[in-house]
Amino acid sequence: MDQFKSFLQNIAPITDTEFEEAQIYFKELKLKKGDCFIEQGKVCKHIAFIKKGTLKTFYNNDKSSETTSCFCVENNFTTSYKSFILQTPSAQTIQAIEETELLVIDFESLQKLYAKSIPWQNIGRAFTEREYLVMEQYASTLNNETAKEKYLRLLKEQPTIIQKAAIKDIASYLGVTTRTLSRIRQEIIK
Amino acid sequence: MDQFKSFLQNIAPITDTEFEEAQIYFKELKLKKGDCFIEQGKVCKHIAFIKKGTLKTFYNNDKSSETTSCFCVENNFTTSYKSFILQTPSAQTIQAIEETELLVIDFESLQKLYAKSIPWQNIGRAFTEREYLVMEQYASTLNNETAKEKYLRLLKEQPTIIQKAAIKDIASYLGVTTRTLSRIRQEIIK
DNA sequence: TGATTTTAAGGACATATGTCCTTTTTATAA
DNA sequence: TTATAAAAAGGACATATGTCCTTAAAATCA
Repeated sequence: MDQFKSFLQNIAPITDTEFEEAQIYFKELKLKKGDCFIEQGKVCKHIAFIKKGTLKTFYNNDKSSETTSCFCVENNFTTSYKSFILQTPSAQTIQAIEETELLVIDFESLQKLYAKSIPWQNIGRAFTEREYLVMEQYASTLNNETAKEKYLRLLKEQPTIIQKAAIKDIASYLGVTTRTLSRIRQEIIK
Repeated sequence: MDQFKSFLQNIAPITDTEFEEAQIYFKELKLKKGDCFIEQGKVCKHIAFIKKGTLKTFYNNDKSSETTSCFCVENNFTTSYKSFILQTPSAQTIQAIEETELLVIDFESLQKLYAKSIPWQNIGRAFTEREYLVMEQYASTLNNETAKEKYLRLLKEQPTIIQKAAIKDIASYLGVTTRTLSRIRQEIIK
C-alpha cells in the first residue's frame, strides 16, 4: 500500500475513496540539504508529509542563539504548528538536513478537507493528539533528566538523528551547551 | 452567556442547539482540596471542564520522587491526555489543590459527540491544537531558561499558581530542586 | 585543489544547581 | 488546643554545567 495512505490509516481509518479524492490537494516537493521548507517571519501556509529525508525545526531564543526544537524524520508530518494553526508569522524555521521529499498541502485545502470529510477531521484531531503526546514526553525528558541521560535517550530512541544532525543542533535540542555535550560524548567513548 | 459555552465558542463556533443537545453528557463534580480527579494506574475515562478551582497533574519520575507536570486552572479542560486518548492506564494523578468544581464527560460520550457533530469535532481538534501550543511553550521554557528565569516567568504569567501551589510542586514543575527554588525566592525578596 | 569558513573538541576556571543535612515554620489530626 | 507530621528555609559542601578560550578537524567554495 501507498506509504502515505498506510501512515494515515495508522492514525485513523480512511476509505480508499476518501483518500483518492484528497490527492489533488497534495503536491510533491523535493528539498536539498540546507533548503528551507518554512522560514521564520513568514506565515506558514503548508503542512507536509515527509516521504523521505530529515528536517530540523529551530528558532531564535532570547540568548542570541538558535534552539533546535525538533528533528522531523520520514513517515511524519511537519509544519510550524503555531504559525500554521493561528496563521500568524512563524517564529520557527524548518530546514532539510539531508535530501528530502515532501507531500505538501496548503492551509486552505486542509480546511476544505476538514469541512467536508469526517474521516479527515478525525485524522487531523488524532494526529494533533499524537503530536501532543510526543511534546509531553519531550518536556518530561527536559524536566527530569541530566544532560547525559538525555543524550543516551536520544541515542537509543533516535540513533539516526545522532548520525545525521550537527553536534551543536543536538546539544541545543537537548537543552545543553556544546561544551557539555562534548564532555558527555567523551565519557561515553571510554 | 454560560461560562462553558463561552469557553467553547472561543475555541471553535458552535450553535446553541449543538451546545444544548450535548449537555446531557456533562455531569457536575465537586472536589475538596486533596481529592483526586484521575488516579495513577487506572484508565482515565473522563475529561473535565474546570468551572472553578485548581488542580495539579503529577507523575512518578525515575528518581523516586514526583514531578508536577501541569497546574490546571479554571476555564480550561483537564485530563490525563495520554491515558484518555489511548485508553491505557494513567501514569499521572490529577488532584485538586483547592475546592474545585468540574463539568465531566466520559470517553464514550465524547466519541458519540465527535461521531455525530462536526462542530464538536472542530472543538476537539482546535482544543488539542491549543494544548499542543501550551506544551510547546512549556518545553521551550524548560529548554532555554535558568531556574530564576523560569520562576520569574511563572510569577508573571500565572501568579495565582504561586499563591496556591506548594513550593515543592512549583519546584518540580520548573524542573529544579526545592533547595534551588528556596535560593531564588531568597534572592527575589532582596 | 587550496584557501577560507564553519564546526567540533577540549583546557581552565566560574557559577548554577544538587545533595545532605538541621532548624524553623506551617499544616494536620487526635 | 496540643502533639505530630509535613513543608519550607537555609548552611556546607559536591558536582554538573556554563563561559571563554585555543586548537584541531571538517565542510564549503572559489
